[in-house]
Amino acid sequence: MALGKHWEPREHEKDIYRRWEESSAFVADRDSGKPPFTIAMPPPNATGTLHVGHSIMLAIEDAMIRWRRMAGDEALWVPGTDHAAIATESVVIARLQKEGMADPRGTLGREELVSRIARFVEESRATIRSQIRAMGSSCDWSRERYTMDASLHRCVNEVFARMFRDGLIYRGPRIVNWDPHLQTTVSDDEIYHETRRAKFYTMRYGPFLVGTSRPETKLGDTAVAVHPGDERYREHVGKTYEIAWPNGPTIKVKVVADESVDPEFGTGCLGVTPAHSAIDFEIAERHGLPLIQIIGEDGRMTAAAGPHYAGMTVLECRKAFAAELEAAGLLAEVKDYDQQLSLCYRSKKPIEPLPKEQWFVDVNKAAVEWKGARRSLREVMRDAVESGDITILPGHEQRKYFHWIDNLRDWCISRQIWWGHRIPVWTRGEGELHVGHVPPDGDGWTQDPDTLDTWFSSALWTWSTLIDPALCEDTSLEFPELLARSPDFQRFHPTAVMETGYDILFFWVARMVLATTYATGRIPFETVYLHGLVLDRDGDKMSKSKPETSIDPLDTIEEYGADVLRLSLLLGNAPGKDLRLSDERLTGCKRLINKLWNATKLVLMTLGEERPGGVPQSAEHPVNAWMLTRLDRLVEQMDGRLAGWHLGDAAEMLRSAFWGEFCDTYLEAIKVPELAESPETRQVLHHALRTYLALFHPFMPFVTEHLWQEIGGDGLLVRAAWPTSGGREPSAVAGTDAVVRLVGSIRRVRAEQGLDPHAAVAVTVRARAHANVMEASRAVVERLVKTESLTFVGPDAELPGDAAVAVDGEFDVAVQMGAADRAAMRARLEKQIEKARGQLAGVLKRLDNENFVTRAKPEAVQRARDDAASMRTTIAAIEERLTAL
RNA sequence: GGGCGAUUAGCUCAGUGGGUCAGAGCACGUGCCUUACAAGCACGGGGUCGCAGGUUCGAGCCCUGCAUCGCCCA
Repeated sequence: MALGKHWEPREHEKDIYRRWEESSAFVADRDSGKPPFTIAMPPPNATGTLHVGHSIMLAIEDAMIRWRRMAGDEALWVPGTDHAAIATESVVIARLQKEGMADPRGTLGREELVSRIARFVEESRATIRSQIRAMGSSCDWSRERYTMDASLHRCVNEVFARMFRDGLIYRGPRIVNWDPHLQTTVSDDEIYHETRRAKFYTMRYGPFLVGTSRPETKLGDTAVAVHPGDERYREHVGKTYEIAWPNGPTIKVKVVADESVDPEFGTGCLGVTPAHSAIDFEIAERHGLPLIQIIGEDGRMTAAAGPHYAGMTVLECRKAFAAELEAAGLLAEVKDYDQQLSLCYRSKKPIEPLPKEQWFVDVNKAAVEWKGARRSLREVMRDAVESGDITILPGHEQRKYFHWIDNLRDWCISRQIWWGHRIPVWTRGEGELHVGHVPPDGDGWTQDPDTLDTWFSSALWTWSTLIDPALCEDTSLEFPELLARSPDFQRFHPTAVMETGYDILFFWVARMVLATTYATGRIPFETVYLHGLVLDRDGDKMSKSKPETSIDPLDTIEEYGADVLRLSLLLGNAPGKDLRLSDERLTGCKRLINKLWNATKLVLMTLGEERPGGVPQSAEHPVNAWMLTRLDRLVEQMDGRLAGWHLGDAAEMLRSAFWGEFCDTYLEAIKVPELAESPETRQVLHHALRTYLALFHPFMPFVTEHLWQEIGGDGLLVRAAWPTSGGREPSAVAGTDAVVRLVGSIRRVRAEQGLDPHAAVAVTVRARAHANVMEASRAVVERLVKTESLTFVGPDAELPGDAAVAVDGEFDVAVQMGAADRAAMRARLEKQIEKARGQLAGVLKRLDNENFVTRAKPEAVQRARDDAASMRTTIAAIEERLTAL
């Protein structure tokens, strides 16, 4: 079957993927003796479709998995999807509202809404599956999981119950980030800040002047705080004042001294509103102050704000109250300032801090057995990385991780939404409480209405996916037995690499460390590989508001094929590096695939029907020996780069070697008929191409698999063995390196002399080394450079007089022509000698330095001496030429 | 305010343990439709490595300060 003009991804990708799946190429064998290599795929949110951020994740992980699979590991890549509680629920609610249902929660009720969301999720999951396939991802579909699967639900409940038993989960009032719009709490990580122009009010407040941007909250103040060292207010500390707000309640405020107050800010006194500010809540806790809730969950003022204000929205109340203050002469000053407003990530609406009963994970209680001691979750999280059990790439993310841990607070895990794992706590009457993975026996129990933070279930992902679902159905089994008796968990956990974006290091990666060390006593993964953001060509985040620079992976696959998309995300990329993706970049990758395609075409034309196969152990012809040696070196270098997860470097190295060494040099050289026809060449050629296809496979699986079939590879490339180096010494082919340089020298002279490109020239080579190899490669040189004659002369021979000459450390070459352009030649030689002299001077300066010779490493000194010697040779040769001119 | 980065060719970026480290791709210039590929080939121009000090025999590389830009957290 002849290859067409171009690679047509659309015609082949789906078929190839089907063949892989049908051959079970991605299914990990639990019973093989191979070392395990596991990646838990970060589960995409079941909210719709994949974006380019998922593509980079899939491209990197698939490259890792394919490499390790070929290299002989039992590679397991577990795919799945996340129920993404808040994200999914808000998407579905927004859809329903768009269809005209004003209040979906109220209209449908919990059960119906949840079932509608579940249906939506099923559709999303189907879409996502097909998109993951379209990327060529070699994940094990037989082990696909979903964060709401029964077995994963069991794990969630087990971990909750065990943490509760260990006193690591508690319930308590806290100021939570309440989103009145979504009617739920959101975590600290799910809010962002925006600077907005707002008013800053300074009001008369008993004997004080107090500044605030939210005067309405002063209706619920219970204290005034000042800095302990602030002389101005010393006499007031400890006293209690009654303040009657115009048209509002009379509040009692105690004056407290607290270190957290900045005496320089405003008037130095802070009105403390414990119910509506996290900072004030902490002050109140320290001083035992009461708490008055004046803002409700609906974002309106409560009865506690007094009948005049009750029912107003916060903003209405602010306006009304400010007006009352002004009228009463209590408003001292109003000025503009930049307010830091907290907004919800999802709804983009302002957050209202409110006090609520919430479930928390205590990160400071020493209740975890870890390395023979009782530690807190925080300490274990720190140790897992500090001890080197887990490595985070890039390294600087590790420092961010420690900093985050140092500032870690208890983790609020309850959410007031319906979609998600419901909190496994049941109550009955007064004081009866049941916490467990199954509901309690008997009637009259009520389950906690809240659901768990999505990250709580995601935190278990590396192992909850490996727990045997059948075992989980047996509710009598204890949790440790589930772990001990789940074969996949025993075989494939801890996972090798957690590959995800650096933007979720804290949200997710850190919480996996927390939950997994607690639940299994083991780390979840050995290496964390954090990729960067995919940006548009201008270096901005891709967004729907900039469609002209945004890249949709599905469109890209349609237009260029999955291999091009993958390459563009991998080539030259490194952990933590943001990557600019553009059409230019995609085009560059397309060219590489085209090059591979055409090189294969040429190999097939050369081989005809023949498929020599086998791995050549040695080669007689210098060019073939050179090719084999270059392949060895490439494989060694790539293995080194891949071992450190420098995928981008490895791909770059491969591209450069394939294009430069194989295509531009070897394939051109063996166009010499006697070489092309030799059995040795044909075997080396076939072997080399198969090696490149195998090396390229993890980065561009589709086209390589297709070509592998065309050139008679054994079986499917996806399951082929990773190439190994024959360990040939580079020095053995130094002669061929000189031949390659000889070709370059002649070409440079031709270009510089402005010779007719079609003219054949007479070339004389005076070799100082490798004369035999050069002569043996005569036909190759003649093929690569149009020559009329090619003459080799001894090292002491004279070069023809009227010729343009180029000088190399190991040879001189004279290109004869009618009338040489001596000026051009002199210019080139002078430039060359100037550079060589400069370098020699540098080396000599070092060698003349007593300190260098005595203190530097002996290898460095020896290398400098060798360099000096070879530079001298070159310089002498150039000088000779310049004199002859 | 705290933390983490970045600054190398016109652009996007590599530069591993200080000693041929000043590189690649794209772009640019010149010349080639050489029977795999013009989505190509050959050759070439181009950088005081942000600034200032310091350590060292020797510094894009290590240290300090400064400048500019970015991200995260409060």
